[in-house]
Amino acid sequence: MGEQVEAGLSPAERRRHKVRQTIIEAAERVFAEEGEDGLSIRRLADEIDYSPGAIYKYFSSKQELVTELREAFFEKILEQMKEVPDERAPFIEYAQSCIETYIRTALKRPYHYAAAFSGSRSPSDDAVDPDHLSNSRRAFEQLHHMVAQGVQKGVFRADLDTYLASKSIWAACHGLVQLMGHLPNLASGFFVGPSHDSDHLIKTHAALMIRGLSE
Amino acid sequence: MGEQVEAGLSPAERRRHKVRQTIIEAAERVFAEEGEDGLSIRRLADEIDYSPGAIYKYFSSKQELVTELREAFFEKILEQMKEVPDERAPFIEYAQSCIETYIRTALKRPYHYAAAFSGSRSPSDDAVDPDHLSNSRRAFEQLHHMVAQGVQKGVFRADLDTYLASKSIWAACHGLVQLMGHLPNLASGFFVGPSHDSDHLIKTHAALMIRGLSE
DNA sequence: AAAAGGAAGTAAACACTGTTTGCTTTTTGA
DNA sequence: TCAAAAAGCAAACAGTGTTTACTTCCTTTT
Repeated sequence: MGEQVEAGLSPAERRRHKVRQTIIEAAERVFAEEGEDGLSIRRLADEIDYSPGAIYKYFSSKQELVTELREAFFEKILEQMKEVPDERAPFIEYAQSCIETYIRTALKRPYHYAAAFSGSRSPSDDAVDPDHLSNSRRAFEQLHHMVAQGVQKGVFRADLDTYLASKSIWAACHGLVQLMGHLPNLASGFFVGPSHDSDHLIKTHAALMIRGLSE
Repeated sequence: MGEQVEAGLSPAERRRHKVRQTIIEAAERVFAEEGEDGLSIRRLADEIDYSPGAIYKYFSSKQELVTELREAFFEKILEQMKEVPDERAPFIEYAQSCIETYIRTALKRPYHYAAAFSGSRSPSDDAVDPDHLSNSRRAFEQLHHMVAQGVQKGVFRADLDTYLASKSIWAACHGLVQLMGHLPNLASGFFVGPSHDSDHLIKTHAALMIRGLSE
């Protein structure tokens, strides 16, 4: 899914789209393993048997390419989060899996996730076109929806500023992903004290936040 | 404080130390404003009227230089956190200001803070010499101390795994710093929805976590 | 004091990076 | 078929961190 765009296009457009896709796929492969540092235009060009300059016929900059990878990934996070809604399950469980899903999915591609919050993000990135929110923002909205629902159901405190609280939750998730992400740096050995398995850490982290929001 | 090292050193050593300090100060100036990207060896050399190569007589790599800036900064965070302990005040207030101090101090130098959790951090950075914990780790220990105290005083839940909980708290602080840091990217416009002033956000964030830990 | 040794500093090069330019080839549409 | 446009390439530009070979200066030893 995702590519039913190919209908009614001229052969030229289809070819162009195909090459673009080839670039993205190669970039994805390298980026997922080695991040932005490992992904150089020359290496990418080499991998797809093109010249470095050719890539600039498809992407105006390396940044644009990375942005595309990142946004595609956040779309996946968003999808995963939307598959959660067990409306019949107790709300707490729903909230728990909502948060856990965000963290777990983000952790599957640490470099993609990191790209959303580092590097040069032009401030006007979303501002120019408020209707077309970036997927990373949509993911936040999804989180906010969960919080608002909790308040409405009387599970969370009624006096909560739902947006403010969502920012806290988001920040907390964000922090955990960053610290747990098995990037070369923070990696395994970063946390001090006895090591805990990821699963346990994620679960208690989510539970702690939910408890913080609850009545 | 900090530089009473200069006693009993040969003139040569004193001169060397002085140049090293000059480099660090210039680096600090640039790095605080423009981060790792803005800090280039050539620019740094230019600023102190040395040749680029000369810097490598004092630092084996740019990474080492940045690490030194970062560690110096975490020492400051640590100091700030140690000035907090109003043991007579209610524990909740102590905990609140402990967390707030960490976040506020970190936010004063977003680039320094970010340097601790990005870039190439060799895994063996601390592992080789467990006695000499890096300042960033000491800051974590300080946080853990606070949590353990809370449990001991019966304010926090008795069944808490204090290390596990500290990791959560740390991650949550970390995330907020990252998202609030006025780096060019995430900056002002990153958060969605109505904008909240930093102070409010920090306060509620800390309160939410404390509430999550409490009985 | 003079010679030997080592550290400090430099200019130039190396091996990279993202990006732009000018040119050639290929493909397209009239 | 032929002109225009798009695709691709080699080479260059401007920048990066880092290393090398060399000089210059200071320090230590004789």
